[in-house]
Amino acid sequence: MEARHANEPARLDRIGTTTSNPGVGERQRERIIRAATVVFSRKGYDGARVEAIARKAGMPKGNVLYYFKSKKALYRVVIKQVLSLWLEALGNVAVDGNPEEAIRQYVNRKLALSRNHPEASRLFAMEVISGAPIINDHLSGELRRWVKEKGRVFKKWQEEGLMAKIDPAHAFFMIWAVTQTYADFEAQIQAVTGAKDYDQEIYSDAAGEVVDALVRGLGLKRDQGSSLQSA
Amino acid sequence: MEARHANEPARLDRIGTTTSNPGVGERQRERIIRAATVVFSRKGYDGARVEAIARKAGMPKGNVLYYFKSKKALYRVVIKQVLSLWLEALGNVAVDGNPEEAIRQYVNRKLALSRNHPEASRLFAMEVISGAPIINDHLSGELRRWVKEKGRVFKKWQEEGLMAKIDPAHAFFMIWAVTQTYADFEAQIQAVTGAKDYDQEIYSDAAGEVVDALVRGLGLKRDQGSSLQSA
DNA sequence: GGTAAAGTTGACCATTCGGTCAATTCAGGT
DNA sequence: ACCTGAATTGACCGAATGGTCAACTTTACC
Repeated sequence: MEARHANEPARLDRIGTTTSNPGVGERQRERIIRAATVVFSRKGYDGARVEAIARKAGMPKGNVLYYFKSKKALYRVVIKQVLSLWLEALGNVAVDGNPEEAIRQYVNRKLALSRNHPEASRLFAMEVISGAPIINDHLSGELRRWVKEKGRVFKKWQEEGLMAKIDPAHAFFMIWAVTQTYADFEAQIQAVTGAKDYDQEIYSDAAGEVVDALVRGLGLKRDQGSSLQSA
Repeated sequence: MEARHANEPARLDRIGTTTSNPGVGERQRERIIRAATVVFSRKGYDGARVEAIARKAGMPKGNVLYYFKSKKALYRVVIKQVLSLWLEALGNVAVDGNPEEAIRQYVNRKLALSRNHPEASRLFAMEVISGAPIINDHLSGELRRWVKEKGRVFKKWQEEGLMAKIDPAHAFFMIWAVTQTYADFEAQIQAVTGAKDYDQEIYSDAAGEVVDALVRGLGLKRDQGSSLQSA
């Protein structure tokens, strides 16, 4: 009855005890995190109830508090995971190669993220709308640096006439806004379109016309000059 | 001590008693609504505390419950007001005249709304992210009809080659996403840009470059044909 | 200035919440 | 079979929450 409440995800000690054991409580931990992501994303931090999370995870409340020493600690773990997902998919906006294809890929990746992890997107949105009390440091640190760096690429493209002259930061805001809207405002889009199968209908439309519109809006053109070496 | 808890805003009985009295408790009502909008927009319905609303409105909790019979009733009034603001500014996308100017105006109006009522925008976003439990009917009723109607205008423009072939509904989703992002994700944009004066710096950039990018993205062109009569 | 309704206030109540805990069960190692 | 620590569970606690209420003050009208 010790060594609990590590607050950090993986506990990779005791890797292979007898069988190919994925970690007894590790699975529980992940179930809790998954359930918590959903509940937090719908209710926000204050509105979420520990018992609601426990119920969704299929265990009594006490068990949740056994794996995470407090609601706040659980929230931090959950949101940190969501944030890393965000920054991960943010990943690489290919510096070389043609701008249009680079952005097209990036937008599609962001769109896929909204499609595959809508709760994560909504949780992130909730945090930011609430004033980003937890992740503010990440935003004004890591994310800000990332935008500055990738912004330089945009600037270069703009000087070469391959992209419309738009503040790079705002270009990202546009891309993020449009791609995330399909997760965050799902309820609205569902209501307005009356789509029977949201995932199918909506995202295929978005991946087609909307990506085109974004690319067009950012004035991206194929780099017809130095695109000689390809795979 | 009667006739209270009407739950509906204006009480225009007793119009002019002695002086040009704007209604004794009417002002209190509005102060509460204003305070509630802020608190709800940051915390969501479940996360908001009646006492927090009362404090922000500068009165004891009991007084808030005197004007609104319950937290839920207050929430309904607040969100109904926000919704009417939304639909109002949605107003008119001018059918005739040139498409570019029409959309440019609409986008600017939406942008101004985000600028002047960021809390309202955030509250709306919170509701939708939470699954729109209260306003779902409005979305799939009034709003859906509005989109359908205005969508026909887009279709016409598209047939005349004045607008890119994009599902009209998605065109609106794009516009809404981009314009509202400046209110909803203020914390993120503030953190990333490090703007000293958010209102000044950010919105003037948005009103310039971003509106252009949207118009470009939607492939809007001036109606050079039938633009003969102007003011 | 008297009065009756409107408005204000803090004390109070029942419920719910986050968190603790002791008791119990489960799993692996010997 | 036995032991030890991990995991599970429901009962429980203090604090906070939405809501009520009775007492009090203010306002408008005669």
